[in-house]
Amino acid sequence: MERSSTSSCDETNGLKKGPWTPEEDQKLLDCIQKYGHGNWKEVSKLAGLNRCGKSCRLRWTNYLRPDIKRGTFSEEEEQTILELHALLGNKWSAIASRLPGRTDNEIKNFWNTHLKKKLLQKGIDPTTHMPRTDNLLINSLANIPPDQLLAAANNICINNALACQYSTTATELAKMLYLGNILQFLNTTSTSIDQLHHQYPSPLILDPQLEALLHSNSAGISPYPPAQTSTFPNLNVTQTILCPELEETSIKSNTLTQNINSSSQYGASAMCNNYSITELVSASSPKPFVVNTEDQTTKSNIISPKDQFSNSSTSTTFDALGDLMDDEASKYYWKQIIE
DNA sequence: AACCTCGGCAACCGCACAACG
DNA sequence: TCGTTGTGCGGTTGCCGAGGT
Repeated sequence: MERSSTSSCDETNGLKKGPWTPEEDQKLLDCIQKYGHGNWKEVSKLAGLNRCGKSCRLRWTNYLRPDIKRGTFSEEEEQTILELHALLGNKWSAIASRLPGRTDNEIKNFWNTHLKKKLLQKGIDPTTHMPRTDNLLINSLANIPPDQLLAAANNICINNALACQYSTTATELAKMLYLGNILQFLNTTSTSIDQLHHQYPSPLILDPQLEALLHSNSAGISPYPPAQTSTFPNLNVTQTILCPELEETSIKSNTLTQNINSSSQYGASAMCNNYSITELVSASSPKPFVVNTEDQTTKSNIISPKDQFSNSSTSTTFDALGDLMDDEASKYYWKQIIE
């Protein structure tokens, strides 16, 4: 391990660096058992080790300490790390203090080699613990055929937005933000719903909530015209997108809103205030969605997204998308903020 | 068998801060 | 008050083994 160093702990002082041998470990252990470890420079001297005190301290705290728990991290530990990281960030020592037997170095390594990747794979930003809205994510959406993307949005809408009316959780909000990503992307593609209906033999039946979402921009800001014919005349578009509890949540916690706003290109506060997603759709996007409402007479007509996906050659894409919606870290992050 | 690539992890680096003379 | 020393901490490096070619 060749490194230029200006610290007092280097080979120019004739001190050894690099991996520790079992003999050195034993010397250090014996010395600490005999004298304790108040002064590491002294420990190194007393142990007869040609190492700097700092090196001895690191070896002890990261490896030789008797209470160190080695081996793979349990599910509980992993969850704890995720939770604490969402709250504390890269405060490894603070996180380690909550995990008996684990060192900050070990946790840091585990984070960098496993958890970080895991979050990224699930579309979660490991820094913010928020659903990602970066280019990579948008690019990944670009690989999904528009009709299936719409079906995915439909899926989220059916499973979450409706439930959201009765019981709002932060996870659902996160999902809605992701739905926003999908809708944003759909809106920026050149394919209209009508075109999709012609292009694909199996008609895509939209959840009324999603339909409302797609037309919610008629409220003012958006250039999109209102739906020509609505099967749900009593559906007040601006009141059905997100639930009142969501607004209440945002009022209760400024932090929540701030976090959302700071980490997402879509203003969640706007969503909460108006129960609409006007900010989700690019104002420069000229292509309106035209929804075929003929088959939407009853809720029972809605094709289960899973059924839709099961006929798809790219169903795994949507399996992954579904997984993405269920990220535990994301759940916890929001839960923590709200609490 | 030899070589290459990659991921995991131990150890080091460098900065910040506190204690002390 | 200032300089020195020790310690804590987060970031980074590079060794090493496993797996692939």
